[in-house]
Amino acid sequence: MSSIAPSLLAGLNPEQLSAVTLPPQHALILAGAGSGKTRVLTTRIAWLISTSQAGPHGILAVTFTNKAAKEMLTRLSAMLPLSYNNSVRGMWIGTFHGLCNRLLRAHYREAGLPQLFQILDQADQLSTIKRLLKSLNVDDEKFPPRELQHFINAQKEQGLRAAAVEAWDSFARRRVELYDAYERQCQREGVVDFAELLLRSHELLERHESLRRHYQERFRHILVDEFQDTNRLQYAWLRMLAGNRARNDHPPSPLPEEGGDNIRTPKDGAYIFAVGDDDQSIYGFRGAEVGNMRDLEREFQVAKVIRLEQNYRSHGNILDAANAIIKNNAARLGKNLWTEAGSGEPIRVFESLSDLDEARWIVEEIKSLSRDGHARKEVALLYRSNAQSRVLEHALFNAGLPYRVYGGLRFFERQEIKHALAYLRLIANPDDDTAFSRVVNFPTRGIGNRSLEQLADAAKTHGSSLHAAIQHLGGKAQSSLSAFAQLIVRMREGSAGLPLPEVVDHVLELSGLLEHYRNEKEGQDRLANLDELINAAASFVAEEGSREPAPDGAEDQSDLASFLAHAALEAGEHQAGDSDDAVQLMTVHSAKGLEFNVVFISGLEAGLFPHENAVLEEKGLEEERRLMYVAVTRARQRLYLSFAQTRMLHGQTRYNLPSRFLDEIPVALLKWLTPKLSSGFVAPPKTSYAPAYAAEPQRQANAMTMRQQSDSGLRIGQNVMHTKFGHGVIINAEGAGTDARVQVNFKHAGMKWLALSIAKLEAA
DNA sequence: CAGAATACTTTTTTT
DNA sequence: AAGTATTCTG
Repeated sequence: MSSIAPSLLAGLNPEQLSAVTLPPQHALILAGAGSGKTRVLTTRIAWLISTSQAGPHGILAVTFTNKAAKEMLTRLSAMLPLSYNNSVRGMWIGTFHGLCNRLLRAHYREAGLPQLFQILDQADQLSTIKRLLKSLNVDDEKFPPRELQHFINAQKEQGLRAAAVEAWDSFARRRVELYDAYERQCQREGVVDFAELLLRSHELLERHESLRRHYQERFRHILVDEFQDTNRLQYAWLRMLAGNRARNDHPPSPLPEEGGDNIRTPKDGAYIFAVGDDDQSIYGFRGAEVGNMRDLEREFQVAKVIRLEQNYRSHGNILDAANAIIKNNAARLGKNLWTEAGSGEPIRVFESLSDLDEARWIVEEIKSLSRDGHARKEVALLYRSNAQSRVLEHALFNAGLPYRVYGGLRFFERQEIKHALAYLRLIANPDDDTAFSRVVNFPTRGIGNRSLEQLADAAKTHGSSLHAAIQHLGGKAQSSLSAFAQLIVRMREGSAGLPLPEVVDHVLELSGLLEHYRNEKEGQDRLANLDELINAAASFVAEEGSREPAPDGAEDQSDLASFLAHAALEAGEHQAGDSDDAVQLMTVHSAKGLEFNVVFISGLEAGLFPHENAVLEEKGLEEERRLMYVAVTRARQRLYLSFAQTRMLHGQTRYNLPSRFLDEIPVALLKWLTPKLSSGFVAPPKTSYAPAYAAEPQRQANAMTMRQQSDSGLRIGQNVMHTKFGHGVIINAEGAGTDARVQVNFKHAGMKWLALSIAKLEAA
């Protein structure tokens, strides 16, 4: 062991130490929340390098977010002595999508892509699908674009090309045809969606033995963070890179070779070091497979799963609550967090009349925390869905408290930025129809629907891109569209040889975007954002432009192309800088991996958290519970849980009951800031913003009305029977008296709103 | 053809 | 409620 190694290992607990210093073999680390997972991962890499078991060149590390990748790089640079710092560059560290992009850029020819292929984000993909359906005259009632998008992505994540998808009825066959048509259109445009990045690079390695060999020999150690959130395709991708001669004998697709006994030994590939927590798997809805953990253990013959259960983050009460909640999940690998810290403060629970009250109370509480010396940036407001942030923001804004919202509309997703990027994309690749359609008439330049329809027809008959179809037109359409094509040419020529920020500047001016927003009333913010785009380009060139060494055998790619890829892959949390002390607002999903001294989990109401759409499936509830587990374990010292009786959602007031997750926490750990009400009956409409306890008599009175009104004693959560719809469960209710309506989720008939005065509902 | 007015959805989570 | 899509009007 080299001399620097011991200091690296100082302060690790026995389990962490054994994980970090595990001799070369496949490993699965079951790492609970706050158990030092990132530390183990980075230290493992540093240890491998400093003990000369691997060169930086031989390391491949996959993280879940770009932020995590950056964090890992920073920590590694600090851990390794200076002489190694340059070599940090030799490592491949990034997200699956980022790494696949890198691979495809390097070997675009073998992958069958144009050198400057563009990446479609979710929204781009959807508009591409809409455009496709239109051009094929497909009834989008029968094939809703969103569903088709979901279908296509799901197939890709199974490793299935259109030709490999089985279809039994005419509907399914048509859907597969559309999948195929979509794929051909993307290929023609030279664009790839997110799932395609993964599938394409998997196929690249699968089909090109020399490339596969090359990377298999290069990467000796593959480290995977957040392994519980990998999907089947990502798993297959890892397995491909990990390498195994036996694998070559297997037929290529479909990806998951279920139940096979193909055991992976590392003698001709990499060692996999996967770190994950099945209790924190919260992306099942988009294809993440917790089962990958068990599969890894079996297929790679992981000798011993190492468990990291000592938590260094939260006080005991918080941890106990988290453990109690997650215990209700059946499918677990099993793990129990413990801490040496004391039990700390009780968990505070607050009930309010309305979402407005809840927000105001949170603001007051934050103010008092501030007075007690808590930094605002150490306070996080978590919520289940983005729509909930508005009320909170409003209250914070009115109180003059600085805050920062994560997620929501990201920088690169703003309309003006997307417009600007579309022009840049057209410079790189004029056949990108998505970009073309977006800005062909923005700012308006007299190209109307008529012309565009003609153009789309021409493109269809010639099987070409929209841009290429211009020459086949005649008359007015041709002249105005040619002028647009000329504009693109002028942009490209004008920006040749310029540094990236100047290219952006040039394009903004020439496109007329600046002009347009200067004349628009509310255009100031947009102009500022466009200005910020130039800055983003500048800092991108400064930071990333030269940092990434050309991958093996790669051609140089232009700054423009990498900037565009960056924009698509890293939707752009626009960092407001750590310096400003702002309250942090985010969804529970985006809070994963973060920690705060004080955490508020708001909107803990049935239907909201757990979300009503998720409760329909059994697996859904378990995922919601894991989400709750993640939320709770974000807190170091103090945790607040709050819920409101009424909440404005999608333009209508809803009456919600407290979340079941509240009941799953032992009462001894809780401290109610408001009197605990015996909830159960549907709350009536409220107009007052008085504190909850003041409303208690009214609440009871109304509960009575409700009870009298339907003397069968209907309440939320109640199983009911309807003469026509059969069995169901009441999941929501509103109104009172003759207006009272309940929302019932019927086993077979689905979700229905029923007026109690009309519908014949019986308790079942 | 452009911009305004109106109608109509959409509402979970996101690399 | 807020955003998107469609229709209307000049």
